[in-house]
Amino acid sequence: MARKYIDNPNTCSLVHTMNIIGNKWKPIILYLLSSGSIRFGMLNTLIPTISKKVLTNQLKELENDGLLLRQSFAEIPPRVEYSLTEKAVGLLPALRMLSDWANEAYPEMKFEECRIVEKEKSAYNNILKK
Amino acid sequence: MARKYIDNPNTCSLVHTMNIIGNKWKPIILYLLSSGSIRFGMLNTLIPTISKKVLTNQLKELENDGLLLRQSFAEIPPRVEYSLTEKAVGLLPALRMLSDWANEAYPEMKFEECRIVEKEKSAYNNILKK
DNA sequence: AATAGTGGTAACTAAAAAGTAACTAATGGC
DNA sequence: GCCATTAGTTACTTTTTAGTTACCACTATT
Repeated sequence: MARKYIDNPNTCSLVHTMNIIGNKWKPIILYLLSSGSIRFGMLNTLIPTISKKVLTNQLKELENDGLLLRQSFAEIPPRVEYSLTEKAVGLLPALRMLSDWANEAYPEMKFEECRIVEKEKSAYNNILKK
Repeated sequence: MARKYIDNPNTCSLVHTMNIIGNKWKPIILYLLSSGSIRFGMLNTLIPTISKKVLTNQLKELENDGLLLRQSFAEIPPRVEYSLTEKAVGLLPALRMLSDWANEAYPEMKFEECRIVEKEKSAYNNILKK
């Protein structure tokens, strides 16, 4: 007999959600994509501390879980754009609540270490303008 | 200069939230405790697949992050009860949204594998009755 | 005198995740 | 002919996380 988690009616689906997005990078990726599609290389620039290998991996997993759409253009050099699916868009309000919670619960942090260098900043602004 | 994450105003606090609760066990622990305080051994029974060491560890981290209150009673055999802090209670609505999202986004799953053996079930019911 | 019950800890091993550096294919431009 | 560009992949190492087993302290019960 399968012994998994207690069947508190919501625990199990919560576990599932955490399996899908509960790690270091995925919420960031989803949040960045919430303002439109972004290319692979640009994601790599926007998240300067992630390695290509891990980024590739996270994107693949998100795609497999139905949260990302991967569009590959037959160009040289190659172009691949990632965007959110409807499923992922439905997740954004919950992610927003989680970040609001952190702001409220840890006001002393102010998350001031989250500055970025100008290179990434202007790259990101270009994304938004597009 | 610190290179961290893009300063999309919410990305950073979201990262912080995920650092605190974004793993396999913590959301389960928080959800179980949402109906009242529970003893260490009972948590271990309610989450049959966690090891004592990992449970201890998760509880400590949650306590350090201000989400759990640990009450140790001077009895023999020892009794230690864990309960949610206000901070943690403020997180519950967001967790609820995450689990609702999974139910909607993956209706085909129905999370039917989440049955538990009778032993844990009755233990959990006793908790709820208390 | 031995055992059960509770909430752990310590030492060790195994597995998973992440990081690093070099490499690739195809084409356009110099 | 050579370099740059993009979106990866491969092989390898390091770090992090999780799991296992044995053990402890203290008392009541058998």
